[in-house]
Amino acid sequence: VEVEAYGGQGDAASHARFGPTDRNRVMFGPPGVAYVYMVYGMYDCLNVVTDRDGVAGAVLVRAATPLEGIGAMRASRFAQAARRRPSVDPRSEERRIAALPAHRLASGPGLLAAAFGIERSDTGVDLCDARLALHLEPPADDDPPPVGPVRSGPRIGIGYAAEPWRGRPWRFWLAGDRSVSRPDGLRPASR
DNA sequence: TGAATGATGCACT
DNA sequence: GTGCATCATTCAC
Repeated sequence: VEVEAYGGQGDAASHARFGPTDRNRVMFGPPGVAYVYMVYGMYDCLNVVTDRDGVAGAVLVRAATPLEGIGAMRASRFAQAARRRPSVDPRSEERRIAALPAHRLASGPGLLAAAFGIERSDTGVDLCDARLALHLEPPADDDPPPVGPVRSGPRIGIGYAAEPWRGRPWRFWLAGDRSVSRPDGLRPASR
């Protein structure tokens, strides 16, 4: 329900801006492949490589609305929290995650990766191969329809990039969906 | 309700 | 050594 587009060497906000490196190499490969990176030392973020082979480009998947597997998402969120925050009492973490409403389980890029159990080792996975555990699917017939129109605005957390890249409206979200990380486009969601 | 801050690993210069 | 495509907690009001 929320994504951001990142370009190649010309996009001053993109990991590909310095050219191919060990970290971003798959961004320059064929489309339909996962690119997962660690941000701020704590969270993994899922991207889908989108441009043709040889041209860097990817879409950051920032948020999702859980429709099924909600219990598995809570378990995965807890496992990730216990692993990454060993100083916090696991029992209190378990209570905190159990109390979260379903629409907050994947309401941000780090949270989404945690809810789906996605890690950096998933980089390079072919997301179009339905035989693999991690893959993309078309909507199911009984999925609820989108709740509102798609809106767009500047990408989040890229203040280091110069204009025009900083202000380019390459963030897209589903208006009215409660899982969007920043419904107003600026401040984090409060519910 | 909102601003400030700490946690934390690693890519990059 | 610097700074991050984040999140949860703390503190002020």
